[in-house]
Amino acid sequence: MASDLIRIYQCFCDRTRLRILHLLAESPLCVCHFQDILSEPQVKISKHLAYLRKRGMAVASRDQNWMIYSLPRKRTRELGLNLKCLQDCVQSDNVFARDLKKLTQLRKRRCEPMSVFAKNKSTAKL
Amino acid sequence: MASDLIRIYQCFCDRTRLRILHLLAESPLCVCHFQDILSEPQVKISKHLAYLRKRGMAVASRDQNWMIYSLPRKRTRELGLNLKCLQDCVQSDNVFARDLKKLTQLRKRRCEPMSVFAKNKSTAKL
DNA sequence: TGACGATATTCCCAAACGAGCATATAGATT
DNA sequence: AATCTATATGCTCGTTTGGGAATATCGTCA
Repeated sequence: MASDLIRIYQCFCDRTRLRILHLLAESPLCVCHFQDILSEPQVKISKHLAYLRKRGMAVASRDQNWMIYSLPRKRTRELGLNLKCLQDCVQSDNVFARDLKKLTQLRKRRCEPMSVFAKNKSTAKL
Repeated sequence: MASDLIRIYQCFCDRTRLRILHLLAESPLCVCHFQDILSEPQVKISKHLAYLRKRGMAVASRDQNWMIYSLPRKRTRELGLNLKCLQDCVQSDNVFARDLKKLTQLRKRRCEPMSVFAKNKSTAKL
């Protein structure tokens, strides 16, 4: 349906959310990871995550004190296509490249919560 | 740049604009064509076209009393990819399919201004 | 020049958005 | 129970958005 598509683009049309989604396409992450990688205040991250959750673009689960966010397991065709397109578009962009690099560093530093990085947890294929 | 991408998604995130862009990917069109196909009031169409123009997602040229809108000749990589993605996403959707059908009918009826439909004018390949 | 047709713009309104501050919640730890 | 840590929510503010009514613009044609 058209409204699904609109909802996708609404989620995509803010810089912070786009960075969040780009990272989620790589791995589930918790709020503190986003704060760290994006260098944005907790409220901002948390609100945008709520926005995404509300529109079915992200799901949350708790691990002790942490909230782990990931992309929904089942994705509509449109969402899949657009996430793929986002990956393509983003290839040449500094901001997104830096985010990814930071994510890798987080992984290496084995920063808590590590559970998030457990092998192929959910976001394997796009 | 990231902001280009954001701008694209901002243009994509409204139903009316999405329908307009979808049609523009098929052919340059004038305001009255959009009014006819989308069955939306002139102000609404005109405003959304202004929105798109302002953000470089559409260009306008005059043909007598008519304003002909088309996608920009030179498109960034991101815009190209996203327009392509839109085409893919839209395949199964009734609204967009109906719009296309209406466009075809307009062409057949040779409704004015026909200049718009002159062979391969600008939007040949996506 | 004056009327007309196609489109754009101005003004107005209600709703949504994005941001930040302060505060609330909820699980973990002592 | 008190505290700590991670996250969410309410409130407020300025801005943007989407829509409609009325009016302005601009090229055409009589």
